[in-house]
Amino acid sequence: MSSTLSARQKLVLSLVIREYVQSKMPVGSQTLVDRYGLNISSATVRNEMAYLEELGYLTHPHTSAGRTPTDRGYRYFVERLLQETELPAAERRTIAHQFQQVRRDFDEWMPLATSVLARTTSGAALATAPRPTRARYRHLELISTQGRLVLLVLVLHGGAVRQQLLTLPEAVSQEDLSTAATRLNRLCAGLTADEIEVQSSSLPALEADVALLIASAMKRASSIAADEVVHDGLRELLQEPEFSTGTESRGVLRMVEERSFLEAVLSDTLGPTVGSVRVMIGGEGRFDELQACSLILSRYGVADLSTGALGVVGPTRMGYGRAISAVRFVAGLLSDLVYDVYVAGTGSLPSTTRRSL
Amino acid sequence: MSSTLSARQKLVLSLVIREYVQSKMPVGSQTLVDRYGLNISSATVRNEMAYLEELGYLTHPHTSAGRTPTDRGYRYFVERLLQETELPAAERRTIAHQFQQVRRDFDEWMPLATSVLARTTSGAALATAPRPTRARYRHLELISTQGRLVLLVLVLHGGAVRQQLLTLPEAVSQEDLSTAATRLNRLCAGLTADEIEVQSSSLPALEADVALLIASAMKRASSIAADEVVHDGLRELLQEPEFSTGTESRGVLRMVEERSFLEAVLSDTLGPTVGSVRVMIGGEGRFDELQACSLILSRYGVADLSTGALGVVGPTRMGYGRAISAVRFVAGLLSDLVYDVYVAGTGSLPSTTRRSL
DNA sequence: CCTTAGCACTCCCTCGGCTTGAGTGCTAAC
DNA sequence: GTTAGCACTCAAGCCGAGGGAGTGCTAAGG
Repeated sequence: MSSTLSARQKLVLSLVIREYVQSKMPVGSQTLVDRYGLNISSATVRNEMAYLEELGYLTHPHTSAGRTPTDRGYRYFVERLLQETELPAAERRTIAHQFQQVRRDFDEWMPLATSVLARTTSGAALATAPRPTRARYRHLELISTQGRLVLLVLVLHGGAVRQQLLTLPEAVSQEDLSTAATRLNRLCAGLTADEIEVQSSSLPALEADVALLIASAMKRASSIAADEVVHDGLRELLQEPEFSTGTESRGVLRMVEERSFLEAVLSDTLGPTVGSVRVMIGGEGRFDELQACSLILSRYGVADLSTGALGVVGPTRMGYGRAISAVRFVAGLLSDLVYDVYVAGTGSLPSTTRRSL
Repeated sequence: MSSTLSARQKLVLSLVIREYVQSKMPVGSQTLVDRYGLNISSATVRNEMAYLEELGYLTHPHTSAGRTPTDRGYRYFVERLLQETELPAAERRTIAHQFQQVRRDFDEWMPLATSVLARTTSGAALATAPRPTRARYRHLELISTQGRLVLLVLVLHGGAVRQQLLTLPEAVSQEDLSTAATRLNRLCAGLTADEIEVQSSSLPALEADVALLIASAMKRASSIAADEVVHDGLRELLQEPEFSTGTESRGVLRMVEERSFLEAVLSDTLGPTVGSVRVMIGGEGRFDELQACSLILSRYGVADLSTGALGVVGPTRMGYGRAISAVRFVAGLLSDLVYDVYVAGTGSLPSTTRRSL
């Protein structure tokens, strides 16, 4: 079967999707003609629909019902029929402004990103904090808490912070701790976990112990499991009729609550590349629990240095154009923020390398 | 009306609740007699039920249906009929052991707590990270990122860390930054936000700026809004039939996603006291969106130093006894952990002040 | 006075049958 | 290739009857 569609077939597919997305109901041939003022008869539309159904782009729940798009239909639509758009300029400005406001507050980046995505797409949004591809040591602080208990605060390149407790075999004064920290800071600056492990063998007892602890903390820092996952807009998403039964909501909730599952989904659809937006429709056969929903995902950050992922979760029946634009735009803004922290001082950057606006 | 119930009335109320909790269906007089081998006739039970209904402890959906407890009935049950229990010893041991395992990893405390609560109660669990009642300065680190951009890492008493970016009017070397940090560390150790603000006026430009920034960051640190909220078990909870319609799930999701709402709920039911478990049933008339669910909440931590909140969310028809025990036990374990970090060195503590096991 | 057997009554739930109407697929004419 | 016309299909909504769980009441018995 030649899978190239005529212009009219493409039009019909597009319109079915558009209509279905906003009406949530199977769309019939007559409604399509009426609602969009087509110059062809409903019978013709029916013929085209039948053909599209043969190709697997449409289906209908029962004989006397209208058509609904299949996952395959959505995929065709997203890949070939969707003209790339951007969010309206006014909206972009507002959003960019909001990001500008929280530029200095790490803690606000993720909540803002998810909140913006949830609001502009009326779906759920989730984001993982940026994490270093290969964590590099920046700074260590050892703080005596009391007795033999020491608080270890480790700062990585890019601003990630890890804290851990450490019980020493015997009490050590804050002074000695500071000295040890200073020495490690000099020695380990810029190193990776593996390199620090190597170094550790040539260090005195206390420092060696700390170094090993640091190395293991750094290894964990590069795994998503250690990272916060932020989400917003679940309320709205789970209100949608397709998630009413509970079974359908399981997949979404699992992504939000079970980090390993989210990690699996992300690594499945999203390479390490920053910038391109990926679309997963109806679980793509690989994730049964996500059958009812589509994901619009993107990596953000600075490649090879620090990246995170973010995206929108909606019902398969969702406004793909807008969602894709929104995800791309927000990912760009976040990338700029990460870039600022990682690479450049403010203002000293040639504007071409920046993505936003 | 004398609201003191006879022993038999109390028994009937208890049994209705017990039966309803596990069958999810209105319970009739006959079933009650059969299932629990009562030595009285169903007619007598009916009379008692009618009386309990008059007092507002029971209701029935329609004339020919069995009885269901009202919120008021649950409240009476929880306050007067529920004999205080503990989780089985074996279970307590397992849980305590798990907490022992993650003692040193701050990042694991909350996920473990919510996961344990969700699993032992088959409801949803949520927890807020411990935050200082009145944040006290512990340590500051200023790290030059590049150009005029500086990463500020602030460690508070109890191990909380705040990070922030800072754009200086002009570039400053790492050395000068370190000197400034050292000076501030000496000057501000143990101070509160307000005290630091006072100090700042007598400092040179750079340090004064940083001090003010620190003070504002510390103020934010004491508000829940800045803190992470962890949850687990939403999957299971939203599977329950009473949350199928979507409207009922809104309240729960709002608590999870909207910090201000959670804060409102917590401050409504939970004083600053650590240790006592509070129960909110069906929103208690103050939170319409929580009508379908009950919360078992507790503060944990060390009073006046650092506390957080945690709890279980279930349908009003939930196993209160077990949930209350679980929340109390987990709160105790978390309190111990916080106590370790805040107050005591490991092992140096008289065992009577410890709560766990 | 409390308890209980007996009984009429209520009302939800389920099921089959009926109707309605949206929408299809096919055919034949343009 | 397009379209009008038409028979056909099938979910959804609307009855009405039957079943059954469970109640409230009454009157008898301790």
